[in-house]
Amino acid sequence: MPKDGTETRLQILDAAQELILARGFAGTSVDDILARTGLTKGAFFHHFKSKHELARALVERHSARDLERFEAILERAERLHRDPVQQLLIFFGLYAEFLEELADPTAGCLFASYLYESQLFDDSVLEIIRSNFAHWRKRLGEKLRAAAELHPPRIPVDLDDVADMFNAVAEGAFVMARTEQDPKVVARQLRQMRNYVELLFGAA
Amino acid sequence: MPKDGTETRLQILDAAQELILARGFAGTSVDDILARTGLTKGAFFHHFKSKHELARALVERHSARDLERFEAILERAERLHRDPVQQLLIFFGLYAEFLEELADPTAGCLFASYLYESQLFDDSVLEIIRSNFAHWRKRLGEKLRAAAELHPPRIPVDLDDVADMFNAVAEGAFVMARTEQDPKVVARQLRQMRNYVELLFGAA
DNA sequence: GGTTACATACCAACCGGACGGTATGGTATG
DNA sequence: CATACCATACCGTCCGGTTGGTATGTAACC
Repeated sequence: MPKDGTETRLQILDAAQELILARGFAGTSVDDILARTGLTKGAFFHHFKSKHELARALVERHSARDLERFEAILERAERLHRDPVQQLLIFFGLYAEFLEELADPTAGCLFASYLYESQLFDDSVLEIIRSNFAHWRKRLGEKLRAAAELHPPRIPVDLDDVADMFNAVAEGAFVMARTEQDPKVVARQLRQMRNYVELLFGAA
Repeated sequence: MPKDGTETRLQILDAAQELILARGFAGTSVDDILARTGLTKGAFFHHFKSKHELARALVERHSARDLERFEAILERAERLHRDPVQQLLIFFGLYAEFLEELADPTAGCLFASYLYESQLFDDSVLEIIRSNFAHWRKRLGEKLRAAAELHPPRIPVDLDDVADMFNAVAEGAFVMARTEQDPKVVARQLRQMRNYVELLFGAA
């Protein structure tokens, strides 16, 4: 039993995230997290100097993972086809696959959870979420503009809005998935998003 | 000055909804609501026998209003055109208009707020939300099937999923609108949804 | 031996809720 | 039409439990 605390810290983060996605941040007490991990107050406040610092650590981790996954999947899609439209369609498909595998009944986005309690968090936390959405908008926007040059859209659209729509659909699908037990709702909705882009650039 | 309590009850409901949309249900204390209304504990627990009964009253009101608005807008769209596809497009447009006028910076959906704290509520509350989504799916699904008969979709799709997509986009757009101050994000995203249906049935 | 990683014990503030009290207006009875 | 009675609307205080957070102790590793 080495005195490496990283494992304990990870336990706290994982338990906290699961609980927060089910009850919200304010609805999750430090004691709740401790009860689930079997740890004590001392352990918690050793790793996080306050409950709000835990919140920041969680959203930072979530954002880092999300951006890493985004880039990985987008690069994979870029390797699989040369045409930017096809790259987008493949990207949506791969992302839907990922979310389908996940299949977590408590699935949900930590960002959305925070945003519906946004008044509880300071701006630095919300800024992380903001820049995450901005990253998606920027990268997908670039790809959409490349697509539009080769295949003019059948309808005049704001491509940044189309880029934003991916996250909008995903976030909304997460919300709806919570009413049923079925987490596949998310993948099905992303497939609709795929259809939209396919129709928009007239690939069909 | 009659001793009619309905006004007080309304004050509590309005203040509670506003606070809950900003801080979540668990993050909003009864005292918070009271401070905003200038009322006292006695008044609150006279009108609601518990904090959870307030939650139920709020979601019931929200659902009733939503369904009423849905039917009103859909009927208006049906009167404005004979073709079911055009009716859908007009419906989306009218709904986007409504949300644009609203333009509330604290805008958000109470359903989503609850669903991200779903473990705090009993099933009867969640059932209200579930049946609300089901209503949309059913009514828009009917309309989409009528549209598909006259104008076969360019791509094979599950029309119930397309119906669900409206709420998914709206819910997701609400989430994203919270990161910026701009509440027009919702209307812009609904316009994308409109485009999808337009392209799907090949009206363009 | 000093730093790291926790456990234990404890606290002040806040939480939802209970409860007794009061003011007001409608109603039934004479 | 005056009085007695009661239900409704609301006030303000109190309570037990829970909250996030702290102070202190201790055992293990470097």
